[in-house]
Amino acid sequence: MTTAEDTTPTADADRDRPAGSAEYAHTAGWVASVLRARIAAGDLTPGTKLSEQTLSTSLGVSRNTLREAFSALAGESVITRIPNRGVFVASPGIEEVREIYRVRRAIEPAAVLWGELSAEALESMESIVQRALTARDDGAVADMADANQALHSSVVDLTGSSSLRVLMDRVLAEMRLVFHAMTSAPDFHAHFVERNVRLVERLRAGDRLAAAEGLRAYLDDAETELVRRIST
Amino acid sequence: MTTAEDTTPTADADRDRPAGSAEYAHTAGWVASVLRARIAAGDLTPGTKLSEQTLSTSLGVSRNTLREAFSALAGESVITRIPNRGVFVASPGIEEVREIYRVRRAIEPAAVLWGELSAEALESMESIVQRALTARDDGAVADMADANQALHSSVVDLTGSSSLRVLMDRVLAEMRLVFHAMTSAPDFHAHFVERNVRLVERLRAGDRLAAAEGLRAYLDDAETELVRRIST
DNA sequence: CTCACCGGAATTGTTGAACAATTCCCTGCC
DNA sequence: GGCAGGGAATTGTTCAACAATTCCGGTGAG
Repeated sequence: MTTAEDTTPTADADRDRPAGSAEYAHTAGWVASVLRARIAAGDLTPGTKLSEQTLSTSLGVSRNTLREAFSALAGESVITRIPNRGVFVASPGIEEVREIYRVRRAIEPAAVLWGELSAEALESMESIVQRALTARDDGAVADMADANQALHSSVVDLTGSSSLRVLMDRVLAEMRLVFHAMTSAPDFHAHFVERNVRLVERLRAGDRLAAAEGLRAYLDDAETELVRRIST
Repeated sequence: MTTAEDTTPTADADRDRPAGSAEYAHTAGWVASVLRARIAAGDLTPGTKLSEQTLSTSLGVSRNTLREAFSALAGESVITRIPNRGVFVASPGIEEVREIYRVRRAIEPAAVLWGELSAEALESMESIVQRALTARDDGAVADMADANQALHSSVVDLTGSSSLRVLMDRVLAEMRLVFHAMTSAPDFHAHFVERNVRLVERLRAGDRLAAAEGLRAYLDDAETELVRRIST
């Protein structure tokens, strides 16, 4: 089992804690954001154990404060808590992937079909698609993945709902965990850039029902593709 | 400002804490569930301050453990945390109500349109509608409200997604807070029982698009009605 | 050699006390 | 009545301790 201290053998205590003492409030929130970022960046890979002792000294906070941060992160299902065993970076399996796509197949087409489709939103989406296209042609895999996720985020934003945005962010974070858990996630997104283009085209044309149905088919295919890659 | 201790002047320490010492694990989780239940039951009304000192002694847990529970509840937006001021039972206003209906207008029609509509699910929904009807005729307002909420929960369940179920439960809990904040929530649900009947009828008939659109109109009306009641 | 068992060491779960920083609230002054 | 000042209460955070549990290495039996 991997442990967090493996990646940082030397303790980097107090790494840029918010200001000397003025930004006093909410250390726990700061800790949670740091851990969230490290996990999202792949610095902490799925399954890694987060030892209370090690992390608290490494971050320069007390064990109690760290536990408070853990409580918040557990609610976001970013980490998994096993009683008396400790907390681990969540490592999503096939069932989690299916759940991810259940959520996406519900809220993304709903946003496409019923969201408020302003001109700015449409232009923003078109520029994002363009970014994905150039990234693909340049072979910039990470940029392409980012652009793809950004597109689907802005799709959900069509609903205007912050809660759905939060849920989508959580889901995309979990997706990133899935990719981190795979030994290599090469060109998963490449197959889907074209379909994103078509999605935006249909939206531009005002054919929202076709856009929604196409998006559902897109998500179906992405799910089976991802499940296939995990299973093998 | 109301405070929690007003409702329980005499400290009821250790009120049915899970077993003598065997169910040791997860005191914080237990505390969170207790608070969640008390808030949902209207025992703790919106705006009530939750004092750390009072609550920790009243529940027989340490202040640190209580804070851990607070972290979890804040993530569910059941409580509001104001730095250096304390935590309060969330008191949703108009903007929160609008957000609630943004979420519902997205995920409920999506479930109706694209969810897996099994025979059992349909029968369950029909029995729930029946329950709401008899409750309305008996003047059992609380039962009717419960049945209505149960119906919409089972609508979301058509997606098969636990995350969406959790989100819906959170939203309905917030709705209950809205009602608790109103001096009296008399027959808000009565207007909508008929429309629930029609919703299920359309589902039974297999006309999912009409069901989805009807549900969206339903939610629009419910939102404006609720906003109107709050504003006055 | 494998495996079950056992005891110490490490880790988690939880508590209580302490202290700085902030906010609350009451009092006295104009 | 309004306003400044100054304890008192409350929050934010840390530290040290302890029970309960799990982990880990060795030991002995088969």
